[in-house]
Amino acid sequence: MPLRFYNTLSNELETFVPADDATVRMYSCGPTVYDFAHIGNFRSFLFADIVRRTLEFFGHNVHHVMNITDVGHMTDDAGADGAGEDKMQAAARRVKEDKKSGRVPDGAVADPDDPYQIAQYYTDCFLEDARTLGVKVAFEYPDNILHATKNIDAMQEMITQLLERGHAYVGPDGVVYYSVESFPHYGRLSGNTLDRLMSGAGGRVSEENQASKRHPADFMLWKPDSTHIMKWDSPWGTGYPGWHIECSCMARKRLGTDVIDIHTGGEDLIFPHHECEIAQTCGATGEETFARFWMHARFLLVEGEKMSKSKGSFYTVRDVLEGRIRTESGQPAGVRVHPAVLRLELIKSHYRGNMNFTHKGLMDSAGVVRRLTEFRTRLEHACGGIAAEVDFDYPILARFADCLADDLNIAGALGAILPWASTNPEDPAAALGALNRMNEVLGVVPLATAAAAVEDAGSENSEIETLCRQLDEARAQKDYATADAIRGQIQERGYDVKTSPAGTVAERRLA
RNA sequence: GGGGCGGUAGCCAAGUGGCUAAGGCAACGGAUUGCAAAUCCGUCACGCGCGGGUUCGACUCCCGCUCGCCCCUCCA
Repeated sequence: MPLRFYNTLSNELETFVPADDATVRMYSCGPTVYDFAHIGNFRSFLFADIVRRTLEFFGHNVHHVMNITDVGHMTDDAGADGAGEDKMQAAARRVKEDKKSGRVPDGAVADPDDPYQIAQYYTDCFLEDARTLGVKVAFEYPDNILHATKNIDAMQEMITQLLERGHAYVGPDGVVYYSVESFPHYGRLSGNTLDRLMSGAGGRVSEENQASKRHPADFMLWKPDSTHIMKWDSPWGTGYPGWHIECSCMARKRLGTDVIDIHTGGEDLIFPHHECEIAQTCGATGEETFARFWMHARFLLVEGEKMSKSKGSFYTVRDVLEGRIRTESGQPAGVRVHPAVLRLELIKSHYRGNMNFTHKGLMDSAGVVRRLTEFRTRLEHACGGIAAEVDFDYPILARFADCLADDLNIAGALGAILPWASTNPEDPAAALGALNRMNEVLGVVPLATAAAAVEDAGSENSEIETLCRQLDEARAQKDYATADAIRGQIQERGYDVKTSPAGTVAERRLA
């Protein structure tokens, strides 16, 4: 079945065929580790995860690599030229504050003034969040998730190559710049070609910082700065690398080729980051192409608006999972959210459309996760838990595959699965096999046995269990006022109360 | 100003140049229930941002407009 993906490079849907049949080589821009990753970041990371899992679903072997940006870099807009405060210094301040408030546990970062400790702390948090949400590559750390600070040598090597090939120069300020005019394809990915950048009314280029550059769009490869908080020796002086160079280097180094198959990231990275990556890699390799397919996820809105710290809608993964979000009316939701629910919420709409993260949507996703989980439980009981092998002749699996192959149509795929999940398939073993295969992509039916995931509440929490028995007792006595009161108590603690033939069962709400 | 992406029912969200425009949630009616929940049955877009055009026929193709989002400065 041909796979079709939208390629930002051509602005068209294209049939995807890997350059090398044996392995798809894929690189995803990962997080900066100066702070907790937020759900918008994870929309992008989960999108990459879906690309990878889809490829695997169709039988490809995928080598997926992601970076961790732990080099400081600068915070303000002159930053392309390396001015402003270092992000690690800003992070150090924040960590000190967060330690006071308890957001960062005491002892988690022994010395906040050590940028490596800050970076490692946030890296660990990122990995934990990513694993919780089922981002596969996170389980391949450190093999396939690379730290920029551990690859400075490779960056210097590439900068040397660029200098030798005439794509870079050392400016009068000692900074090594990439010469965009030396690369004729600059602008191909984003449409921001040099003439357009110049003529754009909003394309203001500040005067002074540009003085050392040959062209205003030239960007920094190495900045000598012995005062920088993170610095390394180099032929161009002690300093630090530019932002874009790490991805060019690490993709090439770890994936082992000059031309990779797929490169993913958030839409904001199209320009300048990915444009510059292309210029660097192609400049160094002499190839016309860096990544054959560029795929980008659109931004995430929260309750219809841009995420904003002042509006309190700047949610981290842990904020959502631990119930620290607000409902549409601004009330604290207060209910813990199952990771599968957040995962589904962040993957369920098409990656090329804006996604609106809402509390209502989260509740909706919780219902879907619960239904799919219960469906699997039913199938397991019906077939003794032994799934049968099924192929694309299985109708639902065929529809699911068609949707995925059509530029990752997850919503369409769910549209096929959900009505099916209300049925009682004639061959439960085959159905279970199909569901398991689909879940290899979706990853939203909790991995623990379905029964445990849904019913853990009643068995694990003895207090809740006691209340359930009291409720049964009250009902047996026909003391309905008491029964209703007890039910209210259980519900208030975040459980759904159900009446079953075996008595009252409480299930923890998934969101 | 330039480069892109998107606008389908109360909400989320598929889809097609021509049968009755998927699916989910919510809502409503019914079964069930002490009442609920869960479950089951049923109802729920004569219309797909607006205006033109192409066509025998467009929500689907083209043009204009409008709204939203991203980028042109660090940003998933």
